[in-house]
Amino acid sequence: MSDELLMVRAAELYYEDGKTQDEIGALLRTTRWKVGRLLAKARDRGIVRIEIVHPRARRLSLERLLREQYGLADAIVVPAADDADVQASVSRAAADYLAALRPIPRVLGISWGRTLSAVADRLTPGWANEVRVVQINGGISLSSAPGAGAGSAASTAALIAHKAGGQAILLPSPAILEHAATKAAIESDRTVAGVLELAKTATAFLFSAGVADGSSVLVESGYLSAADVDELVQQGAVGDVVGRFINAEGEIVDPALDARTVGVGHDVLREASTSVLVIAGRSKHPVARAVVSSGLCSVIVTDEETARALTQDSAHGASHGTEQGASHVA
Amino acid sequence: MSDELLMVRAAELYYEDGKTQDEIGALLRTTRWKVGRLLAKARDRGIVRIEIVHPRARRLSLERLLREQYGLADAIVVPAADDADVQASVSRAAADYLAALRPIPRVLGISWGRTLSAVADRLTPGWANEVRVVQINGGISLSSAPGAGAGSAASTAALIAHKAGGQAILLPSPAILEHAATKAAIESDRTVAGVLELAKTATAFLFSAGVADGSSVLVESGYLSAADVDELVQQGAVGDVVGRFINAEGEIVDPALDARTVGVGHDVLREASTSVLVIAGRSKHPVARAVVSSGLCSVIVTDEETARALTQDSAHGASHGTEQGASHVA
DNA sequence: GAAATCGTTGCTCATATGAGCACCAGTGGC
DNA sequence: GCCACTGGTGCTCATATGAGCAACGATTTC
Repeated sequence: MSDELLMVRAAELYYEDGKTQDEIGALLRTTRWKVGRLLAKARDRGIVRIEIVHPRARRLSLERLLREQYGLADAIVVPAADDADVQASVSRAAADYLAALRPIPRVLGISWGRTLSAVADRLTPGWANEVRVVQINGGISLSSAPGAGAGSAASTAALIAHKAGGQAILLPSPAILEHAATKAAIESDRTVAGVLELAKTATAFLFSAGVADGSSVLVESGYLSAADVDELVQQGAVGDVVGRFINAEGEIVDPALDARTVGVGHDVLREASTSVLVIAGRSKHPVARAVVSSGLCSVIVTDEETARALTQDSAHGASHGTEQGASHVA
Repeated sequence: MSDELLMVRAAELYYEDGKTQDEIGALLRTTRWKVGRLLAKARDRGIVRIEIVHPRARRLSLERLLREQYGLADAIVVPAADDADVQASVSRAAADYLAALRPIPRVLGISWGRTLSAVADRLTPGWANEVRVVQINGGISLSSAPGAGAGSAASTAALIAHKAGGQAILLPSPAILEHAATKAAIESDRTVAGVLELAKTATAFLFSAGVADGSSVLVESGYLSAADVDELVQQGAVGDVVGRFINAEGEIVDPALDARTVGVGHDVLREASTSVLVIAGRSKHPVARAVVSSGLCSVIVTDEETARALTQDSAHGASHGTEQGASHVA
């Protein structure tokens, strides 16, 4: 009997029939040690597949790979849902993660957008006490577009703060201004400067990233035109983080535009000990890769498919050891 | 945390992360015993799914159920293949089973048809020594239809015998005759009678079953017209075994037709200690059920889907104990 | 209110299992 | 031919795990 077939028989008898390795050894005319090794080989060759089917399950092996490949402090990967509620699972996972985050942040910096709004919705009331939730990029002054509804910048921060019995500190400024001078002026204003100062002292950041295309909230909110975004893409933009557009290397694409953007800079996120990226969906794979490989986040919360894309693609700066993440079954 | 979620967490840490139950207990603030119970529950609730993916894998748990529900001596169930090669897997399994059959039959009775031909093809040369392979139902005289090719009745028996270095004994008679009198006459012929006598002494039988519709080999070979089959269906026929049509209860549908059919009767199969039914495909579920629940076979070789259909449907004579077939993982 | 019953919990103990190690057989270089 | 070497094999031993059991608490039943 071929070696592979032997593995199959052993696996059947062990996992399906509940026989002990010793019994299988007798049945297959070998020793129990050989059976043990056969089973081990069957497992990592993928002949035996062990899967945990549950919407709230996680993919610990992928998480480990992500941490190792990108030097992240933590990674949360939820299974790819059959339908399109990846967004829902991921934002719930992010809410769970935030609630379980220790030490509980006293000041939490957040961005805004569809994803953050979804996270806020799923947060358990009472997830923390006395947390000050600070907006880290502008976006409240322009009236929200019809589609945005209640999920706009201000209400996201307010909701998160409310559920923690804390206080929301909004950034009273547009996301992007028309002139760099105006931006400088508004940032020097006491109110805005104060908020930004506070934001920089945040003990944790929670943000998502946008795709550089017409679907961006920045376009939807009217800060940018579709043409603007097209040009950014020409320059290599893959998406935006807190309103600032980056290329695949995580670098600011258009310094001039960046100089008109209000909010904490990427350096703050890079230096923070806890900056959590929440990101889901196939369209966001390129941005996710840019963020994660340029060290913009220290924690990622994402879906299985994105995680696989990030780990399988070798086009990232493979500086960290890529140790075998062999899964093990007792 | 809900109980189910606790199971999920424990399963993740155990199966994905390779942690010990003790460690998980510490992590989840419980005892290792509770973790063990959580894992057990997760397994039989199907949250943890352990699957063996291999074309030659078997479904031991289903086999056990089949044996118990129908009082079979043995059952072989191969996984449902993604594509349409269920036929191929099942016939290979049947060939394997035949080769592994102990005691090695000295006289093997076989039927003929597409399935048996496929089994013969997959049999390993040298699977046995000195086996006499006897045809148990007629079918060599009419020239085979264009489609049947080399897989006709005679060549199947010859091939099986050849691969065992044995001898094929063909039944020199049509499958179905036009008049009962002719049938009686031919059966009393010394040659035919001798073969039938030998067939009755077979130590093992290997056969398949046909569906009662136009696709039947009996129609294809010209023994019956489509209209004949329609009428049989009217009378409750679900399919044929060795050329004899049965209803869902396994009873002969049309005694007059049966009296014109040459070959060993169903009583011989029922009384044989080893009569192996090889059957695959959704269209054959009804016949399979009829054969299996009426005791026409003592061993079944089939695909997962058919096995599930047989076990799940409660319309069979549930005389045998249906003990829990709980699968177990150490 | 008392009793009975059921499911849960933490335990003891026997056992199944994996890690680590010495050893052997085949294999290829010299 | 000789010798290092690799890959597999059977072993010992520490450990992880499940079966079984007694105690407990909750819920139902009278």
